[in-house]
Amino acid sequence: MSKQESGCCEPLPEEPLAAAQAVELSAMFKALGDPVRLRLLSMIASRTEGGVCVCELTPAFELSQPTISHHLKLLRQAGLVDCERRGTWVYYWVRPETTDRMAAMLSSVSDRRPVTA
Amino acid sequence: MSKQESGCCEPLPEEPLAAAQAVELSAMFKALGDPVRLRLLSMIASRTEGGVCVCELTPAFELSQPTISHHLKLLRQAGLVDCERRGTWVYYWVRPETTDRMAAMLSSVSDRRPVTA
DNA sequence: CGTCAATATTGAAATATGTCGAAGCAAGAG
DNA sequence: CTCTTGCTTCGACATATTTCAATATTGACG
Repeated sequence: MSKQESGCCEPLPEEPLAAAQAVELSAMFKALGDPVRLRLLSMIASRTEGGVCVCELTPAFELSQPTISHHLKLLRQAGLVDCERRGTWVYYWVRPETTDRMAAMLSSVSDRRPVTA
Repeated sequence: MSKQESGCCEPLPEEPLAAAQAVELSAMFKALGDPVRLRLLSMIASRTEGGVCVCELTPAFELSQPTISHHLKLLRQAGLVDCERRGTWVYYWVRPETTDRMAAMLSSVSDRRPVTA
């Protein structure tokens, strides 16, 4: 009958994630919340130099080309990729700062395992 | 003018992420694609033992109780948390297997290495 | 049993998302 | 300048998501 038996509603040990930060971070997670975009990111990440051309990405899906373009735009708006035009083609590459930030958030959740502190 | 200058549409170095895996993983990312759910996960993760009571989570938001309950259900369906009833209250805790898997996927993108998740 | 307190589920409304076809734009070739 | 090619933007539509009020469920306590 020490501290915890009185019931619930004790204060949480630390302030976890500010609302403003949650909005920012959740936008990144939302961008990967679609199988097409997750595969696009993976494909873009698989080339280490020079970026990946849109014309390599589109035929991997049974979707119209405007749809792929739309998904690429969402990935770009979320800060996950960037792109550049080279002649006729447009090349995309990953921005690791963003994926790193997401991974850091997930690690901070995973690290608090039971009976570890 | 060596190998890469000929244009685009060369095959990607390796098959990055299978479509079926992308569906599975993207469901987890989608679950965190909402600021309320991201904060819920963070709050649940902040207690290392015994889980966090719903009655501690609900008043942190300016949302109705059914809405919080709905978000918790989505987190559970995505495999990110699990819960248990203890008397009148329901306690939630994080399932690190899931967050670990998401972090692994992100690391493979940051590192620009093949995906093994 | 009946009542109360804590969560969950249901049903409905407003809004957001995924998708396509059509049209627009930029750059290279004729 | 005109035509073609690669990609993006626009407009529209079907579906999914977020949210709440109302209702149901579960367990504790007389």
